[in-house]
Amino acid sequence: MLGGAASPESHIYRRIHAAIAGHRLLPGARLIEDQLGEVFGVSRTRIRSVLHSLAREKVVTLQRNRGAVVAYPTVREAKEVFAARRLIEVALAREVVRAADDKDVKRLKAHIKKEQRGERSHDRALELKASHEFHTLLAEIVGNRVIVEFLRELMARSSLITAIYERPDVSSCSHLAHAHLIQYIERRDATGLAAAMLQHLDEIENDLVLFEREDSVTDLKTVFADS
Amino acid sequence: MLGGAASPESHIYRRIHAAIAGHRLLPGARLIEDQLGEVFGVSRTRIRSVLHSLAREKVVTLQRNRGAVVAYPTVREAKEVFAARRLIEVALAREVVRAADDKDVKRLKAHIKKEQRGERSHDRALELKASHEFHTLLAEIVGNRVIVEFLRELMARSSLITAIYERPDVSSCSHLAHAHLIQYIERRDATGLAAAMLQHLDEIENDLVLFEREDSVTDLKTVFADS
DNA sequence: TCCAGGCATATTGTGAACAATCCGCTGGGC
DNA sequence: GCCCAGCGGATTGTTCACAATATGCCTGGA
Repeated sequence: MLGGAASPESHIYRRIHAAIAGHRLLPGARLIEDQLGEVFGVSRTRIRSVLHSLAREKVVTLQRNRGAVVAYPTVREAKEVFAARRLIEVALAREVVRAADDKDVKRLKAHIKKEQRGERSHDRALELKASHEFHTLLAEIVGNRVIVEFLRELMARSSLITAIYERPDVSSCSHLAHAHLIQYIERRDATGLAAAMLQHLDEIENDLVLFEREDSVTDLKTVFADS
Repeated sequence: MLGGAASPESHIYRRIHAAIAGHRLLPGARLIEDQLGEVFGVSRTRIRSVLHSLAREKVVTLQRNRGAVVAYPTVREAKEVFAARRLIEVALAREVVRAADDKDVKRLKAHIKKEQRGERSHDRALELKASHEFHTLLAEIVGNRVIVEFLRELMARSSLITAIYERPDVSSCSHLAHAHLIQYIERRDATGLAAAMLQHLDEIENDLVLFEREDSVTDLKTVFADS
């Protein structure tokens, strides 16, 4: 986000962002300025600024005169986010193979260990965080900060999506899939990694229940557009 | 961006964004809250909000207690933006061929005409706008709003980059390149379009002078990091 | 003439007060 | 018993005043 790490704004931003990404604040949860201001010991002005930042990343939704809520992505939006991830991450995969050196592979393997610890501890928030970090880590290996930012945003939105649409029974151990991906990097098999990444993303999406239920208030307009 | 089209914020946002994208406000130009507030007849609060939005998209830069300036992308950032464009737009090209119907092709051809008019009128701002719109139009054909947003952001940043680094002598007629791209869509040649898109983006980048000059204030820290 | 230090001005940062708005609730009418 | 209008609390929207900060100017001394 903006500014230096020292500003209180970015601290509050990170706290709220982490709470949402870690499913401690679920989609639809109201974010009341006064309450948050009290929690962080600042006035509403700061909180407003943070909420606007989060809104620009589609992590929260602002409704005029109705305040902020944790964003509740629609089914369509969820599909678009995953389509975007496929587009970007599959293309990125080829560049990862080109860019990764031994040190990067080591770092990725260390990260897998972190994911395993997260899973063993049954701390869902930690598990999610580690799993998502793996994907942004790949972007960081390529060294393109623009892509890193895009992916960070996509992962946050993915977190909201899984919070809503995750099938209750499945619990895919992402670290296994991730370990599998690393093998392609070690073998310098760009095409293989791209294919494996595509499959990995498809599996994640298939573990969701993306049926067209209702889609919040916005759709009222389109529903009654003809009448 | 956020909110409905009716809010005065989004109107101001669009005006400032257009001024920057159209090179009427050049990189480095100061954006003083009071002055903008007077121009648009609103108080500083609204302007602040808009400037923060623009900052998040890296179109303006906020410096603490120093205000906002139109962003001045570094050479490195410029290269990263173009690398991101290559990654996304080349991958997008394949999907465009899948998604485009006759109506889309017609719309693209109509747009080319608009680009030609822009060029003939020697209105640089209009020319730029039309040229950039072509690229976002491709994203719109695929129908993924996430990608459309990413591309819109990348095009705005590209506009800043050309404002700074454009080679003075060249004036590549982008509508010719764009007309060339359309042919691949008509032939349903996804691989051909992807290759042509890659070449097109390389040409654009090659018309820039991306040498490592100085890189603004931020680098002072790294420059004197050893002393 | 040159430089350091302090002062003035311009601009942003912050908070608090007031206005506008929304939503649930209540009470009267039927 | 049901429904609707209108009231009241809660929350956000907006403005304004003041504090904090940065920069350029200006003065005084060597």
